[in-house]
Amino acid sequence: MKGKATSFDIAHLAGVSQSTVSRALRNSPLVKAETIEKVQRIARELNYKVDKHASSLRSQQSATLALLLFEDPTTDDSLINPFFLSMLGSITRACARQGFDLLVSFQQLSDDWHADYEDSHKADGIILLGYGDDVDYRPKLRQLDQQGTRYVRWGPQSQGQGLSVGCNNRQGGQDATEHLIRLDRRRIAFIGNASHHYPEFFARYQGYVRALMDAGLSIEPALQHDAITTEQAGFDAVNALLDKGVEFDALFAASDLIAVGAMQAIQSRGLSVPDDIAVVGFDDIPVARFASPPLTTVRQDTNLAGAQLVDSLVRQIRGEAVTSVTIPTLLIPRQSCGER
Amino acid sequence: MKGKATSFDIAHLAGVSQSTVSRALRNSPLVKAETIEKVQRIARELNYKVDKHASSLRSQQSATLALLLFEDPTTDDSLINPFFLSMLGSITRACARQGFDLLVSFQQLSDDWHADYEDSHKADGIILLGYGDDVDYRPKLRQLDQQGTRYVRWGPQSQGQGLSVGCNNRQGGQDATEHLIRLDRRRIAFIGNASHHYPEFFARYQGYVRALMDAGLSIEPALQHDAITTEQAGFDAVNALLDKGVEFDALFAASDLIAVGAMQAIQSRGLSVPDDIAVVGFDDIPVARFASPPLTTVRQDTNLAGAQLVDSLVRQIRGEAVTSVTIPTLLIPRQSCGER
DNA sequence: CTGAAAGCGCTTACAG
DNA sequence: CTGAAAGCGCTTACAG
Repeated sequence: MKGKATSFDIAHLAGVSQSTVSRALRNSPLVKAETIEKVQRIARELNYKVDKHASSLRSQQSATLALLLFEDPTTDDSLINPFFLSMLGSITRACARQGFDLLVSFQQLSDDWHADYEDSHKADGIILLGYGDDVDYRPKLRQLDQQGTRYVRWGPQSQGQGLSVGCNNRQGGQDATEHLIRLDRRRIAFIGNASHHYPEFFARYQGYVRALMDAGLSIEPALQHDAITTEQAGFDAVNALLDKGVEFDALFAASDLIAVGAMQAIQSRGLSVPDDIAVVGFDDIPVARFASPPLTTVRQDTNLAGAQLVDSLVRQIRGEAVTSVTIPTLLIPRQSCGER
Repeated sequence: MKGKATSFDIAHLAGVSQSTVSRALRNSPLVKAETIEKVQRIARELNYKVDKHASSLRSQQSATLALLLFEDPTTDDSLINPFFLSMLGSITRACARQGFDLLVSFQQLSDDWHADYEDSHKADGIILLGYGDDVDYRPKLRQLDQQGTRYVRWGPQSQGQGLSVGCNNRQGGQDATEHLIRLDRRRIAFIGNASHHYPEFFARYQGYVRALMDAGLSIEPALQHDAITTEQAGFDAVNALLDKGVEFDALFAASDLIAVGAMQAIQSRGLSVPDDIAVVGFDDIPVARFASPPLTTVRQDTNLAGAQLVDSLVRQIRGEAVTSVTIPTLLIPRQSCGER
């Protein structure tokens, strides 16, 4: 046998037609059980695999999803947000379970997206996952909508923005803040952008505000400081607050990456976490557990999230009715709040 | 225009044949410049994209690489080694530069690999990246060899094991250990497996031994403790050494993940890094810089590594002669050795 | 339950 | 420089 075997080779060896081979390989109920068995045995012996391009071309579906990971501003190449990478892991597993292959691409939010996966039939749909200014993000989504591209987006639900899967950021923020209040912290800083440019962070901020108000505490604008989701931004934000002489005994960081940088800044000034300043993060990235001290945080269930993203997209591709999904968060207490 | 446009639609609109459209879209020098321009303009207007399956089926190449990430033993889902994830980032970028798509799959080393990317023409070749017992790994490689699959592997060169790209583990281990010796540490532990089951770790261990011998220090078996590449393993290993009463003033961990866990264990016993025990890791994962204290480590250049993996594989696919590559490492001094 | 035939949308000799 | 034609390897009506 020279070159790869084709379904004709199998047909010849099995003494049936090529059509029957094609059916038998996909376990068609139309084919007699023993024929299926014979065909599949021969296919195995020949190490035959259905040609993906031929079958996709004919059936007009690729059984492939594309994952578009983006991040803005450009962080150091190696500093891709670990949260997204956890998601990547769960997404690949979910795809495998559903029999889809996964095409992965990193792009900048600021770039012209090369998202022609569907137009070129490379993928049946796209999963969007990343971090960046929502104002830059929306036009990209609009473009995908216009092209009729099927996609699902990780993020908060919002009207007119297609299908999304996201966690309950507001509730997570509220839980984190209530936890700090319960531990008798009263001057709680929020480190993270809190505007419509970053809807997820903004929702976490709103949860923070809600918790403070419920506890009868005042909202001090001086206690909020912008930060994108990098260690450096957390580090810089805390230093800026301390330099300004802002006093606080706790800090809720909009992401673990920010929290890790924030703890470094606190400790570099000779202050203690949690004695002087208690810290809560958001995400529960792998590092959180091994930070020093281990970081109390709000877990987003990446396994559930990845499975949900894939499931929603696959169902959309199949033409089923799908709606956006919000998944719950879970507070994980560790030592950075002085409790256990 | 209903459905996706085809090259025939463009041909019709441009008043040329479909063959000419096909050539013009790929900037064939056979086609007159103005024809190319006209065809490409119309294609743009129609948002036309070449159908991947049709072109791949016809030309018998998919312009896609597959990345098979594996890890053994199964760690917690979210704890995929950050080093590999950094590599993933650089590999996707390298693929994009070379005009290849990337199919990603996570699998267990212990599983039957579903690595039929090439047989089914999904990919032109495979990049193997992961961590696990080499004794389990080798049969998988042999199988790929038998099938004539084109692949490149991240790891140390070794005869009869196909194409590989890896870093100079031995030199890296030697550099790390010499750094500790230079800082007057004399009782240096090695945390990590040191056998042919883990060739990369073993090479780092050999560098460690070389440095000790060059400095006239003795090699004490009690100072080596096995650990796979997880924080937990590092944590456990250090506790085991301390429990046994082994005395050491420095520690070279075979990976950053091990080092981070080791530092946690040291600190949890009330000891100081670096005052009591200086620590060096290996990899320079993103966390290293934000560990407490920041971790001195041996950097593997993931950008270079990813580019090299892709380049080697693509050249192999093109039928060019390729040989295995070893890339250099770089010692990154931070505070975990008490220097800066 | 099976087979003969059409056709998915390209690329690429071949002929001019 | 361009066009007509074949064919990549499947899936799927259609006919029996």
